[in-house]
Amino acid sequence: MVERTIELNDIFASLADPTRRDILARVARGELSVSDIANGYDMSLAAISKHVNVLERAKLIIKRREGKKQMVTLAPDALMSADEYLEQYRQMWEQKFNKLDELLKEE
Amino acid sequence: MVERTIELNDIFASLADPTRRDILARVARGELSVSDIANGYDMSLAAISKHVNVLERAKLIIKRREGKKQMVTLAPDALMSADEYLEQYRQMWEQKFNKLDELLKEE
DNA sequence: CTATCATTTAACTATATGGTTGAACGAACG
DNA sequence: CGTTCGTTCAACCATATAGTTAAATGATAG
Repeated sequence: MVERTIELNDIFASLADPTRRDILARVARGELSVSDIANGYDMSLAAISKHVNVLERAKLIIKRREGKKQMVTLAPDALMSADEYLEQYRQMWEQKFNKLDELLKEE
Repeated sequence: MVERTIELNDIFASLADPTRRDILARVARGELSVSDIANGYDMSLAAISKHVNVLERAKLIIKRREGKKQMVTLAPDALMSADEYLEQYRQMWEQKFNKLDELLKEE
């Protein structure tokens, strides 16, 4: 399994911030402009613009210009990379659950 | 779906560092002491100790004392939280794959 | 009870992050 | 072409992070 270090660094660093996770969740429901996103946070537009840039650098979103607006779309591939990273550990917690199951059956 | 903000912050922030991801991978193969871990990094023991503390705060590992040594074990539950977070997006990239599949079939 | 091994803490440095405000830029409208 | 709308950039501030070295602490072995 090849670890794509830089990508994972940026992806996980992006996800470590609750504002960015929230932006991601909102964008997942449908394309939004940067100011659409900024509505609903008690934070300057510039701050939101920065967050969006962080998400873009991590390739978690894509921006495209539509007239004056910058439209932001979810780009799920990067999340898939994060998921692939976790994949290698998945069996470990599943194993733990199986042990728990067996204990419960024994009662 | 309830987002456990603080936990995810700590978990993802932990995973954003390649040294910590590596420590996690090594610990996953079996319990190691802090100095066992430190062997193999060109970094002071104190630095490794800090990384281990970050992982501990995120509940990604558990430390227990065994004599002089602090033994470090993987605690998969926190990784499971990260996985649950990604769960909500999983269908999005699966959808994307399905579309790709259909395109390939058409040829 | 002191020497030694394993680890942590303290103090410090450098850089990164997350926020602010104000100015600048790019695109469209009249 | 000047104004306005949407966004970014620049400069700045406060705090956090990742590392260092040196000193302190914990736990065992003699």
